[in-house]
Amino acid sequence: MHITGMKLDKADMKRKVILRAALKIFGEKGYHYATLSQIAKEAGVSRGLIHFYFENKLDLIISLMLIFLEKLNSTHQQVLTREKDPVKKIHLYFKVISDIILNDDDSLCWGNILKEGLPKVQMLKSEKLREKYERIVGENKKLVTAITDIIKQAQTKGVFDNSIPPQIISFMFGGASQLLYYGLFLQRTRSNIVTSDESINESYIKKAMESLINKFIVQ
Amino acid sequence: MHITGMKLDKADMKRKVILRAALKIFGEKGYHYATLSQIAKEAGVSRGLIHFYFENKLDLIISLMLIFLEKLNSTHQQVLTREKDPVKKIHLYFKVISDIILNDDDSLCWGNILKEGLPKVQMLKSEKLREKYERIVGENKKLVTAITDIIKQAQTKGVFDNSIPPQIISFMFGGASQLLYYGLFLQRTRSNIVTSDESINESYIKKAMESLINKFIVQ
Amino acid sequence: MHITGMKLDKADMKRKVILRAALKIFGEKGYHYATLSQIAKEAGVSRGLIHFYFENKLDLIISLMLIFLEKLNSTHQQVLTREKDPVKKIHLYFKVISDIILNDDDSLCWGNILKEGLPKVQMLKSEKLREKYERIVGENKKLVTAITDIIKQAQTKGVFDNSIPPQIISFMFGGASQLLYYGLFLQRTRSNIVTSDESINESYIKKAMESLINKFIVQ
Amino acid sequence: MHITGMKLDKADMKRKVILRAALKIFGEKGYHYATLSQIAKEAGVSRGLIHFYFENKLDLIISLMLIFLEKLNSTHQQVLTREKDPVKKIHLYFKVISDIILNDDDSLCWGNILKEGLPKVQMLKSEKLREKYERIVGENKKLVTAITDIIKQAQTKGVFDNSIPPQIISFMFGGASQLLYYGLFLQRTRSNIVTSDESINESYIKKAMESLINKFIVQ
DNA sequence: CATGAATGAGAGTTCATTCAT
DNA sequence: AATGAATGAACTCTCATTCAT
Repeated sequence: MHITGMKLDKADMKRKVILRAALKIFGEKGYHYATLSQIAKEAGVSRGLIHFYFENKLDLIISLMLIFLEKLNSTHQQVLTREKDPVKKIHLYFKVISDIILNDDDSLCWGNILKEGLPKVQMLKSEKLREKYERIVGENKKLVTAITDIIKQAQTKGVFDNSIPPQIISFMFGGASQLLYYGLFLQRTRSNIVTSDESINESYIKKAMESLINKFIVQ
Repeated sequence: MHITGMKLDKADMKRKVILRAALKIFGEKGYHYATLSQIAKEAGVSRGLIHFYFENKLDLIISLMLIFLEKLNSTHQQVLTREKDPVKKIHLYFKVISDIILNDDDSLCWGNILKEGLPKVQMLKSEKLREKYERIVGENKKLVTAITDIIKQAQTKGVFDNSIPPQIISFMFGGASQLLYYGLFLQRTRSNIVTSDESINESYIKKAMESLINKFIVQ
Repeated sequence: MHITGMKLDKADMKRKVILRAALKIFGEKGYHYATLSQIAKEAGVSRGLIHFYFENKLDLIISLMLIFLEKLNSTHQQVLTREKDPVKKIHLYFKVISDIILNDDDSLCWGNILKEGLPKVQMLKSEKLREKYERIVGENKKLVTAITDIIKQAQTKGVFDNSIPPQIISFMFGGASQLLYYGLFLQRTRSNIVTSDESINESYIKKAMESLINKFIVQ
Repeated sequence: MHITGMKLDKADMKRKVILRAALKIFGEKGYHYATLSQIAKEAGVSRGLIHFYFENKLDLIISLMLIFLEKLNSTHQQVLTREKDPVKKIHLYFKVISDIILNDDDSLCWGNILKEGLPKVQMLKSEKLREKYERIVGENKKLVTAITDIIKQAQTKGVFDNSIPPQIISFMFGGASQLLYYGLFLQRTRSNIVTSDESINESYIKKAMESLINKFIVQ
């Protein structure tokens, strides 16, 4: 996934370079162990320039989250409107996420960005970042609502287990996929304490998520 | 869950007081935003005393993890050996976790401790913390292996879906429960961006996990 | 002696200002009683800037030592190659040291820097300071070897007492001059316990060192 | 040299044990890098007990200095009064020092104690240590005066070089012996940057000091 | 646009010292 | 006489952030 797919003037290019560097460093070291110096070095720019394009360190991860969430939601919107069957929609919803997250190695970082970034959203005090805050909250709500609504539809149609509230189901699906991607990330990046004999891999994850969803289908 | 259930002399009491304060502050603010000053204040002791009982800040979260993991594994061992049916064992495994995590309000912090602490385990360099490192890795492996093995048993017996590798299933179950508890935690502590109309609650979570597991049963 | 006699751009100027402040504070209070705050205040800069130019506190005294030793050795090299008579060389060797140490009031601090700094050299662990470590060891060896070699020459030529190993002689000469300069330093800076009626002064010191050396001449 | 040769009750024994531990640790690590914990451990007592017998950390090194200086002066007094020839007296003066300092391995630490301790004497503020302060200053003055006076005598008698003030000569002799003992200390304790091919040893040092003194004799 | 020197608040940590037992 | 838990002042060092150039 590209950080931006829009037309880029030179300034936007620099912004993009910094964001990609931030994605990598945040992903590798985690938000707090990542320093702006490292990001600047990775991006090949000076520390000062980061603050020209971004309010502060928080703004960097917030901006990354926003890019990811907007990309996700817009893709969802495009894809999901073309499909009418609610169960197929559920499959599509997670397939879109898979496709984006498993795209390339760096992309696995996106999961971490979200995991680390979300709890930080409420720290946004600066007036200037208020707008981004609103957008993130909105996008996140959109993402959660989307899947919850589809599940609700499927339940209403009688084709999906309706003994569990749709939001709970969406949390289960979300949690399952999150940990699978995180396991894959750890396996790829760090010699890890979670390792095991049978390693997790992409095709297993996709297949597993499909199986999981299918189990909620009611014949 | 109590931080220690052993007989306590006065020195152990203070250790416990500090650990409980650390659990709360780490849980509320996250490891990096928590300061030793805050923990000392919460515990009602001086900053220096923390370093009398603990090597450093990392030692605090590491010690908390160890307590949690050891409690979890020892309870699992007690409970699981009494049950022979593998499917019931799987249910028991997650019930034990539920019971411990949902015990009291502070207990919800445990999930966060683990989430934040595990990636830090590999940072342990100090010779003095090496031993704790080994124990954590061991306990974690034990925890993961336990559920994976039970699932494998159930699959071998032909009573559990064997189209998915047992480790992948354990990751799905683990991820699902993790996110549910985290959602509950956020709901209780912070005015949150993940909130929604239908709130998550304890009984829903337990019921949901049971349903989830049952869906993998093969008749 | 100036801390650097090279052409200075603005950045080097600040480095020099900090080093001069460090020289003064270290000299006055000793390494351990000197704080970075005091040095920063003396230099008129912030505490942080010291760490911009120097790795850490140790790097400050190490850098000072290096400047002093390099200055000493380079001056020795210039001066000593022009003189062929070994006895005159010995005189010159100590005259160079005198000239540098007695140059101005602050210069007396150099003796202290060396006295305190040398035992700290072996503490250098940081990879970044490794290079400085090598250079210091090299310069120090050069300094000691230089005088030992000249004495050896003089002994071989039969003009200098050869009943004592050259290194022992160089230690005696070195020790004698060290204590004389240290006495002068104490006299000038601190109300002292070593003071006496007859005070030490510069001309006495130079004359004394010359006499001392001459006593080892064999006619 | 024993820290005290007096009759010892049990309390004095503990004091002695602590002082000997302090001597070793101060000698090995230097005053600032030595911690009271290490000294307590070496002495086999608790940290608290050190403060029962000694005012504070400074008191420890001060007490060691006092023991050393008193021992030195009393031995000097005994030995020097028996000798009438001033030149022989000068030899005796340094022989006494040699005998005490080279006595055993730990004894080499005494030199360091003095080197580190003397600049600290003037820090003595506490009323309780005032008396020790006066005694140290007195003993130190006695030590310096003793040799200066003997040299003066020798000069007056016309048997010793009188072109240099006696105090300067005493500084030269003192400095020379100090550096020789320090070189020996470094050689024995630390892998050092001052090392050289020909190692310093005790008999060389004694012989060298004798030669040095003899060179000032006027026939 | 871009730099990097400069700032300073705040963190973790050490350790001499005190004091109840 | 002896302990060691408890304190807190003071230190070094990090690093996001600012700003003159």
